[in-house]
Amino acid sequence: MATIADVAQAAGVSISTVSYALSGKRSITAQTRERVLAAADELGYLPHASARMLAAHRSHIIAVSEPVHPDTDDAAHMAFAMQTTRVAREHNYDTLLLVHDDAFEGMRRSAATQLADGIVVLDVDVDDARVPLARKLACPTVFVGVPADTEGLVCVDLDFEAAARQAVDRLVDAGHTQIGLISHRQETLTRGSNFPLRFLRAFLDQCEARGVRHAVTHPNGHTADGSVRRLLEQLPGLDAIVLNTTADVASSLSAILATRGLEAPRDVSVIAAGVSFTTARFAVPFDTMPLDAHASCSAAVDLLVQAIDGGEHTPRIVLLPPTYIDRGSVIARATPGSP
Amino acid sequence: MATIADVAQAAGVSISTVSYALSGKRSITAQTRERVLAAADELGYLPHASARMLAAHRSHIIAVSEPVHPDTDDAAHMAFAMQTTRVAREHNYDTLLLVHDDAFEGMRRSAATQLADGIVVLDVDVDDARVPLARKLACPTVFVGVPADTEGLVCVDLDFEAAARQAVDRLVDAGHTQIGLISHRQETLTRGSNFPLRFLRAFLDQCEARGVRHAVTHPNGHTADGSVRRLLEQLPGLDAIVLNTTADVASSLSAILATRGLEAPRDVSVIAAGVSFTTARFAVPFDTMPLDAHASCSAAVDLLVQAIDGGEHTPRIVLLPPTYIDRGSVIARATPGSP
DNA sequence: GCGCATCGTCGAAGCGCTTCGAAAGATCGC
DNA sequence: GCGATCTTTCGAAGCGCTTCGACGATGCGC
Repeated sequence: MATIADVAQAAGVSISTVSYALSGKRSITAQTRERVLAAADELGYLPHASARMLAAHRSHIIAVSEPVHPDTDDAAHMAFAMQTTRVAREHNYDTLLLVHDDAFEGMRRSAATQLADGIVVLDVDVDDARVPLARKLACPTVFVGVPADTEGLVCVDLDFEAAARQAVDRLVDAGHTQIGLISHRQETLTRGSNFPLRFLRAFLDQCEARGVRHAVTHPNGHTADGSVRRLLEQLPGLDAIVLNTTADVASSLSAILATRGLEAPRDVSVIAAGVSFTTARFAVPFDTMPLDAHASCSAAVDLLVQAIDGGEHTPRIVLLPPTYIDRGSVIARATPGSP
Repeated sequence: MATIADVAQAAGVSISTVSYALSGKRSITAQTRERVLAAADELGYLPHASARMLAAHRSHIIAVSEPVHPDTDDAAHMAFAMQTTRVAREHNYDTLLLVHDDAFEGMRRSAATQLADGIVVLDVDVDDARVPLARKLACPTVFVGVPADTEGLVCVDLDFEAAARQAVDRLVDAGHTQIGLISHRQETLTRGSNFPLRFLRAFLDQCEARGVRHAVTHPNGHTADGSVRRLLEQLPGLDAIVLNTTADVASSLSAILATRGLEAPRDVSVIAAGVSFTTARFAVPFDTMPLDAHASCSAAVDLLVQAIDGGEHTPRIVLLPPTYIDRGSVIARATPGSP
């Protein structure tokens, strides 16, 4: 509990000299700085957080707004909150966690009391109540996810459209002719989670553009059971599946296919795209274009810190290009008509 | 950005009167209080967080130390961090999230700078580095989990020993004679996560005490495959399984049993005890004594807030009694010798 | 040798709030 | 009616830090 005054006394200099020696905001002779640093070290001095905040008009705290919806995938969201925290620390910021109802109210509170210097908004809905809130807060805010109306916002996200297009292209180029998409559960789309919709639309568009037969299904429960059945009804010659769904549905796919005598990738090629789990430990590890929490949060925090420190905070949408991880679950098919 | 001075001026009173009117720490005439409240409301006044912290010597922030081990179950840990945050809000505290390496270093930092009023330590190892750290920090700290050396600590946890005893009793009372325990993976125990070990010991003791045949196994991968095989080698007449393991292993159990012509509960009764996932959506929903994040975190935050506000912080271990949720996965067996 | 810029350090003013002591006003007993 | 006692409100002193302006000391050119 040493104060700056203790350090000043121990080093035989004034309080302001200690402050400048530690912050480096004015030049100090090497000799004096040494004395100050030694004294600070000796006393185990660390500046009192709130005193520093009050004087410097900066808290070095970032609020993380993370509502938890009933159909939320806890593990995925943990990853985002954690990565945000981790990256924030690299910029010397701490993170305040705002969950459930407080994800909204806490934004207002931490901005109005100036507890937070900036806000990272996670788990963004198409029509998110935090969008208008952020607009009037006068506190730098970055959205991880893209809502419907992005007017005046800074948003970061995986380029889901590109991922969908890339998945379709990859399969068509490998000679597949009937592609099924297992999307998220209907509730998730109804609630308005933004990316499943963006992915779905781009998938449909690209299938049209490439002139390939396709079908889309939404799982009912926590396995791919019904989804596979419905896809096969619509596409009896199904030879490829794109997964943009939850971990439990995806992990059940191989077993479900097996019950119908199908095997991936022998009979059906599979790509998981825009998903936040790893397929590495699945019975059949699927090719993946991951929704990488670290990449998204890292970009978000970078933008936010820049806005706080630099004042550079012009509205923009940053879409991160997908990365394709090849695990061998897509194989070439003979095109009908070729030998 | 209204300050207390603005409110004072608007209400035509002094700054200190506003402070007392809002905090209620001295009596104020109803009439003046009304005027002050009206003015505060009108101006949308919220006290500046760091100014309040500095003057009141209290941050109203609780640090949550959550290291993330490689074998950590993300969803489970998310639940603990979230529940801590949620309960803390009910006490009007915000939470600072400290993850990875910063779970340790951040404790020191947030205590030394007085950023946090108290600390909740999650994911506690038997031999946790944060134990000696907490001892010398002079900042109220509550552990959710019980390390080996609890000298001077306040700890909260599910009573795993009681859960293990209760599981064994329930099975023995229902006439089971050969009980297998599927524990956590060996790495988890080696790393020193504390509760699997406590559960395991109590299980063994209670089986001895009740004179029932038993065996223990640790899964290798993410299914119950090898575990079931090993249990059946040791106990060919296996008629009950206790699960104190991870979600993926537990959820695979029914399918694995099926490959051996076994069905729960017809052939094998099953109890999941001290687990943080729900078995409600399993193919066969198992009886459960849950490790309830809300219960643990709620108790922990209560103790912490009491320590911060009241000064009451005597070392103690609080073990929460397990709750038995009956889902019909334990059925009575005819005792050998009875008709 | 004198004025002028430069460098390193210091003092003091705040940041916005809480809280203590005291002043002013109201109430009461005798 | 006057001192004693409460009650309600105010003023001012911090909390520990950052930062601005200023001051003495040094170095430079002429």
